[in-house]
Amino acid sequence: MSAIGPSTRRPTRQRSAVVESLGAVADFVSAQDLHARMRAGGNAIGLATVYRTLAALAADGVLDVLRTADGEAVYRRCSTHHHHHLVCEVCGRAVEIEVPFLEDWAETVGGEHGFWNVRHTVEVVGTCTNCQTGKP
Amino acid sequence: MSAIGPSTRRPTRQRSAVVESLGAVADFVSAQDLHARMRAGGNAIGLATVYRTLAALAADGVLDVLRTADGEAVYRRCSTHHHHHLVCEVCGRAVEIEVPFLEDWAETVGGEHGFWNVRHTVEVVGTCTNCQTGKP
DNA sequence: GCGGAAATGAGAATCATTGTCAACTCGGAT
DNA sequence: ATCCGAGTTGACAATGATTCTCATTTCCGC
Ligand SMILES: [Zn+2]
Ligand SMILES: [Zn+2]
Ligand SMILES: [Zn+2]
Ligand SMILES: [Zn+2]
Repeated sequence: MSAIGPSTRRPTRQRSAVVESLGAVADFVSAQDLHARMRAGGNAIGLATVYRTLAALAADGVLDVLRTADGEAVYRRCSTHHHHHLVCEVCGRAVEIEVPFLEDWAETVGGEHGFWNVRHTVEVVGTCTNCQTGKP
Repeated sequence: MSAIGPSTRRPTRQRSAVVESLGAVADFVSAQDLHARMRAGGNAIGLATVYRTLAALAADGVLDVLRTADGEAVYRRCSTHHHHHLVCEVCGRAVEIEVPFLEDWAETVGGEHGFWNVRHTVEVVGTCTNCQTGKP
């Protein structure tokens, strides 16, 4: 939650493998999914390690995290600057978007209500062009 | 997902009990939590029913749903008009807020990327005044 | 090289959520 | 009032993501 620095975090084979594997995926993947992909690609790594590593990377701000409708956490390597996502509900394709005015506004409205350390999440979801076809 | 109408939905003791119990809670509660409260209050109801009812009410737009950091779904009876929330990460206190400009913006940015049926979620989280005290 | 802290991994444990299915209840038609 | 069929319920089992445990291994500074 707070900005606790990664006081001690060692580079390991698994850690870089996770980062690299993430780079090979265009959209958001779950820990389970990534683990399966890595195993399939001959990359030996434990499931628990994938979970721990993804959580650590997300805590370090290297990854973006969001939750699917059924509560599953999904991760994606992202550009470093603060941004948000436009996600297709059908195929999961995601586009990075920005909401300039919101950044200040969130801070302001939080302050107005006496809140500190204000953060925000914004997700815009819909159906992308590719997924329009078979819809009544 | 799709806008399937509640073709047949019968009023039952349990359904109204859930709605009433929700009214007695100020902030967001999980299905588990609500079920426990109802049982404790001498209100006999099955856990599965609480889950089903909350999901149904949320689908009908009677409830607001959001997810805690660890992925648990929490519900709250809400005013009918579209709005968002400012939630305390520590105690869970929630305030309804509005983001007028965002509504149009979401629609617009979705359209620009070829997305249809665009919806959005916005959550602002922080630490409320009451929860500031014991913090370094 | 050594020692200890950090990291790993296999499996068990946790826990929210969903599925199952027989029994029950509501509402409309008879 | 009675009957019928679909919606609803609830106890319990099953699922599935995430976390925990702990013995073993790896990394880093000395
Ligand atoms: Zn799509
Ligand atoms: Zn932002
Ligand atoms: Zn608080
Ligand atoms: Zn809105």
